[in-house]
Amino acid sequence: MLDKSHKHVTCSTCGARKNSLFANNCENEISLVEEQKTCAYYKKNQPLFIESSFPRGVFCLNQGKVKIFARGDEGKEQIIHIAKEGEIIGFRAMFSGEPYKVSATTLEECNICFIGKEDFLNMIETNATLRNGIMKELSKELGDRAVFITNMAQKSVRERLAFALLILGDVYDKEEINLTREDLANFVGTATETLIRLLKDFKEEGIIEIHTRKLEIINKDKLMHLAGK
Amino acid sequence: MLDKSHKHVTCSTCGARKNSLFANNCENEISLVEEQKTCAYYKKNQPLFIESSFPRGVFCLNQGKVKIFARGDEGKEQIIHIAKEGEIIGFRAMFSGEPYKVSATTLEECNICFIGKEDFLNMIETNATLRNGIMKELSKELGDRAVFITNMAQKSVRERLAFALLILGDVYDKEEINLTREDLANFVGTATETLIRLLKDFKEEGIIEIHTRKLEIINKDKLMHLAGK
DNA sequence: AGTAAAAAATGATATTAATCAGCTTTAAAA
DNA sequence: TTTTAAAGCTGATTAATATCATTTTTTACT
Repeated sequence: MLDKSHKHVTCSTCGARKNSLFANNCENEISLVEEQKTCAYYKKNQPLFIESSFPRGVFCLNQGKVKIFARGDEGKEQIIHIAKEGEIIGFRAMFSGEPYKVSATTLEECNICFIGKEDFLNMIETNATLRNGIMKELSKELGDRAVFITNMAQKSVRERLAFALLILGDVYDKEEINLTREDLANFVGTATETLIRLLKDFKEEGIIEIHTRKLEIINKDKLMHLAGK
Repeated sequence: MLDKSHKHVTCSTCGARKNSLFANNCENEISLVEEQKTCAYYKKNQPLFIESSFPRGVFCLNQGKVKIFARGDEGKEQIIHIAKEGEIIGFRAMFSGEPYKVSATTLEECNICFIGKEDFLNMIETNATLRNGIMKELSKELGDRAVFITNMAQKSVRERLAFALLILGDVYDKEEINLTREDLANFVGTATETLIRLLKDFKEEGIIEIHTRKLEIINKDKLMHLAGK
């Protein structure tokens, strides 16, 4: 269990920073962030921000996983992305001038730092390395989403599940994939019942192992083949 | 019919510029663009760039429409966006360091200017207004795509068609929507036959009029209601 | 204008995946 | 540790949409 004392996470020793957009910033930039940010412990299922509200800053995920999702007209969640340690969350709406188009909620206990809008935008304006990193990230995500849309439009649920499991395999890295069936269905874009049936198929085909709610990928090659890559 | 003489389009008098990211640039910036760009006439169905190749610069659409699309595993197109006069095309891959994830092809005769990578990146580096415009645009599109994904995952084909027609209504503005049934199907993410049947339904319900291949929106309110907004 | 090719349209059928209802297991709380 | 709620699972049925085969219409070309 994580430390719940809201204690300050130190950027200069932050393990998550190596995967972060802040990775290549020089020491005096980091000490600036250090001064400006606040840190907080989040419980499981706690929102960072919700769709259609206006952003007040960005979140830097030090520990844990966060789901980024939009809601359809009937309120059903569509998970767009699952963020892991080191990721900066919510910077899109910082530039667009629009309210959030997605919501962010913790999937487990998290330690998350917060940098106010003003401070963040100043950093972007003055630090070209950070800015280029952000622009690169925006661009990469935009490309990923073109692929996501195409998958949604053209692949079967079975293929999309394979694709989703590959992505989640990376996100959860050495850990087992740990999502509710509903969240997984909302990532794949299908009904929970359909998802459950397909997981069973994958298990019988020796592709995954199911440890109650946690999933382990056994045969990645077969998944890649199924996903069509 | 457009002028096919490849003649230079003058930025300072370019009508498309008012909708453009270059709209708010001061005159000496514009004269810089003027020097650095080249202009060309494109026939219908001519590619600007294709998926998985590396970008050499950005395209500025002076006249005409261009479809931006990805290909699924079986080669089927998924149209992500339809660009109109004034839009800058292909700047995403300029920052991501990746090859194009989408292709761009003219839908009709076009006049298109081209700015080399080097020149464009220099402008971004030195001109904060332009840069902020680009960042805003990247961010907006990223938000739009979250909605697109959610629509794909949760809406019926009928609802998605309504949504698509609303978007196309804006793109084609006062003109009638002018796409092949196949392109429209590839935008909505459905089979061509299904699309044709739905268009017929919409026509019978008095929502659109069909003038052979061109479509006219008669009842926008009904479309908005159908699209669920 | 006449012909060929491409696009649009229609009908029949097959398939996928959603929905609905009920049941079981797991996790959380009293 | 018992109870309750949430999550996971199963089966039956329905609905939506894709696919396939064919015909008609439109467009482009000689």
